[in-house]
Amino acid sequence: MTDRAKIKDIARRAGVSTATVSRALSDSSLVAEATRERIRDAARTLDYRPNVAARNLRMQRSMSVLLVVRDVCNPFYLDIFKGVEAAARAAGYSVLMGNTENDPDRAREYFDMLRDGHADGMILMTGMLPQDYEQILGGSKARPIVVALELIESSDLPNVHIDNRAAAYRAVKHLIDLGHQRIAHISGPMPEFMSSRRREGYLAAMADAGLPVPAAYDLTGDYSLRTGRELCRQLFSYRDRPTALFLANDEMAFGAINELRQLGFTVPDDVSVVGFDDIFLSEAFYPPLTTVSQPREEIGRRAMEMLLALLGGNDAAPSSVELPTCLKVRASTGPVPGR
Amino acid sequence: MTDRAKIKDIARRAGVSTATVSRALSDSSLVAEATRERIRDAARTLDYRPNVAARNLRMQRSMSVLLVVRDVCNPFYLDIFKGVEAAARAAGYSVLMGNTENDPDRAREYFDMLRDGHADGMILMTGMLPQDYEQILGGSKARPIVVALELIESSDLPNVHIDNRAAAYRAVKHLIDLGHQRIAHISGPMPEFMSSRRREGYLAAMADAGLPVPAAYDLTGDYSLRTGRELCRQLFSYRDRPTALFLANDEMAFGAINELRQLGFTVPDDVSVVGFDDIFLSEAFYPPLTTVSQPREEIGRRAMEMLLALLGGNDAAPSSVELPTCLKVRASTGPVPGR
DNA sequence: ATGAAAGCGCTAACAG
DNA sequence: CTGTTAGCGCTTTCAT
Repeated sequence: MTDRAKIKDIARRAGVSTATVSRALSDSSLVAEATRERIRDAARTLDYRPNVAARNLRMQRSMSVLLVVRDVCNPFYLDIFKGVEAAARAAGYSVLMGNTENDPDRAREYFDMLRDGHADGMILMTGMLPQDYEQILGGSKARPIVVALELIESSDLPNVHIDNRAAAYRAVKHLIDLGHQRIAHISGPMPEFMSSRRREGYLAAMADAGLPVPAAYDLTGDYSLRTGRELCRQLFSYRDRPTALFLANDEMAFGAINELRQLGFTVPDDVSVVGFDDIFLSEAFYPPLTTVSQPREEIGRRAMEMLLALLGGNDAAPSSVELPTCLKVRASTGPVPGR
Repeated sequence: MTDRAKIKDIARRAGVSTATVSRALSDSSLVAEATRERIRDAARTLDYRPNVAARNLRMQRSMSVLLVVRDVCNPFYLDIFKGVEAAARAAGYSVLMGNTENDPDRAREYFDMLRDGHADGMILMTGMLPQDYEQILGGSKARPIVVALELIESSDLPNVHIDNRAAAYRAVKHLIDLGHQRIAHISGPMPEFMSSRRREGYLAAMADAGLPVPAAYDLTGDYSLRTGRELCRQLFSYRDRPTALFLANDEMAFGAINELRQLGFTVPDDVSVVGFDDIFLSEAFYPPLTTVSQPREEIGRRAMEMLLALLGGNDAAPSSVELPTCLKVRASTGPVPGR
């Protein structure tokens, strides 16, 4: 860790030039088998490890990628981390964590890191481009950037995502099929892509079933436990209470269920609740949450694989991947009361 | 992102040498104000960003640190990530994610990355040293490594942790104070530091209260929901059922509560349950879980700060920090039934 | 199949 | 205050 043997040392020890060492160590075919063995031995006994800074400078690449999320504390990302990390590792890349906390300035820092050569590519899960990058990235292909989970409307960056609208539709349809007619929705933060799509799915399902959506049933939250609770309380202070709730994520669903319990309602006997994401503990929760499950680890893996393809100059790589979701029907939904 | 202005370009444009540019850009005091301005302008108009690979090579440091955990998918780490990331960012460092999946070989890879110069330091939350590093790191101070959460017995590496034993003692004491006498424990994987300490706390509290711990009450799990469920089921198949459970982490506690519900027991009326960690959702769970809360974000922050001190050659830095925990008494614990 | 030499882009003596 | 110069450790022409 301190004295680091360098390529020169090996060269001397093996009685060859540094060039040959470099070639031998990278399995170049133009090194005699005998020499190669000698060099390997020398490297082993000197416990040689190539200096990555030097290699990076010379090769003009860093072998790291940036994984940028809105909020590292969101448990939703865990499996995605895993998928990304696994795919990256398999290809010899390291993963740098980026956390924007929804701050565009912080997002810009990560784009700058890309320019600095700090990372070779980036997986973006923030749904936004910093102002000054919008034009730069807007129309161009082959930027080493993959967007995951979200979609950035102003760009045609390669992306991997799910059909939020269809999945939400399906979730609401499930409630409708159970006989529910008064179904309320609490969405994510509102001018955002993911929240909008999920809400669209809700509205479409309601419309297709000929069910009304009073303004009071169409609420805007922010994916937090807190708004799940508060908006649920608000919802149940009206005369025309809903019999079912569709929340744009599980965390809000947990908040809502908590609040309902506090208000004296039973889930699902009095009120059915559907979430979205199927995060850790959604199944262990009481009652086990009916929710939309998405292949998070695969989203991570695919995103990283697309990025690797981009970095490898593979143009044949698909520029947009849509992964399937699955409605997990569990115990938080049931038939409409009084039927 | 493609054409990258270099220091030479600025030098030419500002009519100075590259050395002066370098100095000006790093706010060296020995540059005339006028020159500095000229250089700054040039850098701005050329949209210059220093190449980190070159800088790293020259400076022999990478400005990144490695954060190595047992399992990225564990929600427990989330706030720690945040603390580490924030402290690192504040100091201009990036954080590389390392995931060992409890595999010593993978752990070794990360140690190698340190030698490679891939990272300048490392925060280790795996509780183990790869075989071949044990001697190397064993006795030495001032290695750029900080151990968090765990303690590595064979070394005196700087560390930040909590008093697992005392916290567990306190949790079990809480149950005893409620009148419970038949208290069982499900520990984490067993020859491990953290699990052992928590179990010791349990055993000590029981011993101090003169309560017996039949072998059947002293179970070994693995921190997973699944073992929480299974061992709980096993526990309640005995004649002498416990009236309270102390689980070594929240996840197992959730599993146990689930199982109890399935077996027809009510928490806390029939059985009280205490967890450990106070992870995301422990409060939103039903019933809200009584558990030991540890300052996770601070653990991350402190660990990073210690690492920065080490990297800065600050010998005055404390080599061991113990952070306080807090027993959160919530609704999963209550008086012993029939009292 | 191997070696000599150039150079990736930057910083830091050293010399003025 | 500023310029010249010498590398950091590696890979890769270009010769041989």
